[in-house]
Amino acid sequence: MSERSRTNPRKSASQQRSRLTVDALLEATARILVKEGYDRASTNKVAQAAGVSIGSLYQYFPSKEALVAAVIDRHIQEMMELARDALARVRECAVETAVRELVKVMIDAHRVNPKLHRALVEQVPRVGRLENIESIDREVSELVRQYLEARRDEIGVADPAIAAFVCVTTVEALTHAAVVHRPDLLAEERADRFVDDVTRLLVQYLREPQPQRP
Amino acid sequence: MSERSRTNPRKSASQQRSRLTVDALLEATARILVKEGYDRASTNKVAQAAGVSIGSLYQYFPSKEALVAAVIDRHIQEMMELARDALARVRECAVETAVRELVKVMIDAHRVNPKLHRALVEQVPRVGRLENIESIDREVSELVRQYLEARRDEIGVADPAIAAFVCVTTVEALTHAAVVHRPDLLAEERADRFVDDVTRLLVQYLREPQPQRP
DNA sequence: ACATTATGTGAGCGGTAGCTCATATTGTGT
DNA sequence: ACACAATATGAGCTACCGCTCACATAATGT
Repeated sequence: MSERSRTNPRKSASQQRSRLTVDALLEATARILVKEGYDRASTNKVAQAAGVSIGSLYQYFPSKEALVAAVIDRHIQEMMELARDALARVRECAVETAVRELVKVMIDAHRVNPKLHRALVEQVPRVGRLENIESIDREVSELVRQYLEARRDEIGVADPAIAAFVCVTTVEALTHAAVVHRPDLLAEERADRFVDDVTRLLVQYLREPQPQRP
Repeated sequence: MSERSRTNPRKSASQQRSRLTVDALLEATARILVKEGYDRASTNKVAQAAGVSIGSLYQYFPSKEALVAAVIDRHIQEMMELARDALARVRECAVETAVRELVKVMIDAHRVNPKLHRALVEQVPRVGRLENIESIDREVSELVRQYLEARRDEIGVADPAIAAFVCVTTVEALTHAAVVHRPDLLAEERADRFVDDVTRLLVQYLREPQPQRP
């Protein structure tokens, strides 16, 4: 076993209990960010809330920033998974179907952990390693651009890059604002209308540009 | 003069030099927020940069939060002035003219002090008195809703409140993102196309809903 | 069973943050 | 000229922050 163990990476970089420690720390960080905000989320408090010593915290995270960055990464992963899946699913669909599906998915993505999402967006300063919250947009923009380019005949916008930017920024802003600030718009009965509106907004934009009237 | 001075508010709540002190503090705070971020903007540093003693700072602002809130208020006032003026100006205009004008104005508003705007949005935690950055949207939404309601015959959306929310959120997000993250889209020659795109996006949305094709 | 490594502990260090207060300086009305 | 209010000063207090380190305990390989 000696030779194989040297060539192969170790089965797990850590024993099980260390994974538990890390998990507890991430959960506690998220909880405290939501409940108390970034400023008041001291490392000592996080460690205590996680039921872990402050020393252990610094064994896995070299700084407070790294700790919060890990929480952000994890949260982004969860949201991106939904988005990536959806984008793959609609690659062959017509524009309207695709847009509607993506709008729905983005709403769901913002509902994965809306309180944490809000805390991350509103509390955590976008500096250094912490500016990744916006990296979603960049990756999604690229995927959407590819989709639009493949369907160039079906859409009427001159520059797919601008169109992708417009679509992604708009959907992100509307779904975020709706989930965070206007949950009433997403209540059972009204939700469909909201999705319809956003879908129409984008589909009409993507179709032929309406000729200027004299 | 004794009687009049008791009934009327004092001509100025402060002597001139105190106004200068307050101004210096606000300017310094803005400068440091931009250059160093919220975390590193300590009250001592702000006072020093303003050329004012720390004691004076606390004579006018009871806390760091209040100081930053004052900077936010002042910045919002500057942006809102543009927006309010524009809304008043286009109240009687047709939808397309109005939307185009408002898009332009929102770009200008974000250009009033883009670095400060970015710092306020990205660095300052939205807690307590500090959550006012978003109050712009609320006031503007209401004004837009009124406009849309007055032109109900010209537009095809069922719920003016939803439409106002969609329009305001979209314009704010697109202009903000463009100014802050994609200044290339606003370069001399391309800017018009961007304005056209955003205008078209909204105007088509506001017009008659396109009947579903079978 | 034992040596070795992985993991966990928490008292406490250096530093800085926000903020106070006793005192000094400047402006104002008479 | 003088009294009194308005304004300005900055040394220094408390509190907590992020973080380290010398040591203890648990798991692993042989």
